[in-house]
Amino acid sequence: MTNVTIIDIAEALGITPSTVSRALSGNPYVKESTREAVRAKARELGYERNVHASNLRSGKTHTVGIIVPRIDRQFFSSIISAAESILDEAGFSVIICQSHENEEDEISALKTLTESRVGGIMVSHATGSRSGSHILEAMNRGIKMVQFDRVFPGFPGSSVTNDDFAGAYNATMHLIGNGYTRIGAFTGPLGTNMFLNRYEGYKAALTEAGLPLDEDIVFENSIVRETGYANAAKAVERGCDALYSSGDYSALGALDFLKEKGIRIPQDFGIVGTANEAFTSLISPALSSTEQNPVEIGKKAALALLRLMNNETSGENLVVDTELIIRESSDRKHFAKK
Amino acid sequence: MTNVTIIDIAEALGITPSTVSRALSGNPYVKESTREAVRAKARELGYERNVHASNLRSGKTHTVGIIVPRIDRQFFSSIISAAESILDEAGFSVIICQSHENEEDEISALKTLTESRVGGIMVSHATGSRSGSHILEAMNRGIKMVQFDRVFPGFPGSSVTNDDFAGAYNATMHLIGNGYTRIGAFTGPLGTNMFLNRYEGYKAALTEAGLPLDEDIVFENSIVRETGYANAAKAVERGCDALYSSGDYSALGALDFLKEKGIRIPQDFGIVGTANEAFTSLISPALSSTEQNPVEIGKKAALALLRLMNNETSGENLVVDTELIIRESSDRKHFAKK
DNA sequence: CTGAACGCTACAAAGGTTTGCAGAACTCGA
DNA sequence: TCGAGTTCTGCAAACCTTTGTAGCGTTCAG
Repeated sequence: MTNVTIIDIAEALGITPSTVSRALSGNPYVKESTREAVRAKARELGYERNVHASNLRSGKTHTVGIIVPRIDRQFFSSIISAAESILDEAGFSVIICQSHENEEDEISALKTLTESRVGGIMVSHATGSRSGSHILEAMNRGIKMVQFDRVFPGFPGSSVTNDDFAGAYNATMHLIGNGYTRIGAFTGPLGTNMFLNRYEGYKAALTEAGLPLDEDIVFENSIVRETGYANAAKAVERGCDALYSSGDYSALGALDFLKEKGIRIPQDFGIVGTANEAFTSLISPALSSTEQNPVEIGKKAALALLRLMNNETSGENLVVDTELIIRESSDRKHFAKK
Repeated sequence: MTNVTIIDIAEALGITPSTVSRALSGNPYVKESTREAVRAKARELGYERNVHASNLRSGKTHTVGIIVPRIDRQFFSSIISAAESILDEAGFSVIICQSHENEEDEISALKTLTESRVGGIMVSHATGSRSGSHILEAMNRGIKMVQFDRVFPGFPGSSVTNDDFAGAYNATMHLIGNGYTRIGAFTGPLGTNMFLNRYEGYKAALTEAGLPLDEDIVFENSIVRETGYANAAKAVERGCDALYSSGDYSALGALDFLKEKGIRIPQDFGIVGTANEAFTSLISPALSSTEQNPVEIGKKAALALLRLMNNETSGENLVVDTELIIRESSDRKHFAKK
């Protein structure tokens, strides 16, 4: 381990540690020749700033934290990757914690980060975290926070979310525009804001197009492949000719069922998923989906956090647009001729 | 911000900070009643240990770093996720850095981490990092390091890798066992150890089965979908009836070509990929592949790092087994009847 | 030539915790 | 009751950097 300190540099140069500190930190009140000498000596001795001493004295830290349910989901890892690049650029290290979708781990992650005296935190809360009181409490203690994707509305600090309503609205409208008339919906738990907003978008599109809303063909908690398969069967039985799905995996399950039954896609049945998972473009028929732009979310959230830490804002609510990616599974106009 | 210190607790209780420190850190030389009183007061006052002061004084840190090329690749994010869980359990926070596959970023990541005085580092080096001299230099300065997946052989410290040779050997043998006789290979750049080992495994299987090695049907740098497509055309032209691919994306490209030409899979042509990407089980025909067990790698690497930091070892080289996942694309025995 | 202004550096304190050492309080056997 | 041994706590230094203040030497206007 290196143990070179600014004191060593100071002694070697016959000056004091304070001058060395100022020289290295870019303080303008230091002669250029001195600064150069200090830099040279620091390099020669292999000096490495002790961030802990620095943080202790200055009370500031060059670290921020990110809390996500799981790192190994493509959506979150893309967000983290984008955010990390920006934060790194701004001189911040990033500590990453997983809540594993449960509140207990989220609370302990929060504790870890506040103990580390991070300058700010980006958080997308666990589904197991119902009230978010621990997050609110941390905010009230003055910790700079940006919520992203999964957000407790009305909290202080900043937030970055998708326009889930518009995403679902556009997807549904796209199905309507392709001539489907009885469009069912797969949703996630409607207690979660995000899923509720998507459901509202779906309803709004139906209403606007003058189509009836039939609760019989709305399937809550259809977010995995298996439930998608099972509910697709019910949807077909109940006369649907299309499905809007709040997730890609349940849409995939629906495709499994439809292909098995020999129902032609998109001629006889249309389907649009949500999230634009990597596999959607690789399967056959390729699945239409709503791109969530995680990279954009990550960037915006990181920049929002930087603004928050610089006191350039006291809180802002940002929205990232979704983008409808039309593929074979719903593009009747193009693929019907096949 | 809370600013409660152990001094505040000490004053409130009429004892000294040293006792408070000992009480909180679990030092056995402190009366149980005192410890309880300290804990209660700490909770009451909302005390939070200042890790920077602690690290500064003790010279130890409860942080480790992980450097990967990119966080947003499923393989790496799975490794990180698994490692993070174990390290968190052991009381370590994890700082994550991306090298973006270039040496410069890797060096600066290394600097960030050593400046933060992390207790140890897990690293999978960038392709742009040819010699790894910066890594070696850090190791020689006494920093505990575990290399994983992409490893510079012969370095001190520990390493965790896949048995790439065996993975490729098994995959090729599986093709041979299914009656394919002219098996081509897609490889990555052979300057990278991992790809070289896979190529060696492929060759060993051919040799053992008494099949000739024909360099005409070995395609280096076939790792993306496009090159897979192009080289599959050449492979077919040169009489191949099967392909072993060092990656799934190039195998996917090959499937694109084969399907387009109406070549039946697996009856007329067999193919096995590598990495077992999520899409492999979702496409049609489902792609056989070699599972790399990233979760296992992450766990092993984390545990190896903990051992290294506890001086329970001075370095060990661990190997994680791969697992051949047989799917439609190569399972002629089962699917030929279709 | 004097005094003010300026550029630069030294001094010293502070930030919160840990830890070796010394010493106080207590226990217990003789 | 005394003394030896234990158990617990206090004292003070140390970890390394940052930063407010003071002071030095120089420059320059008047």
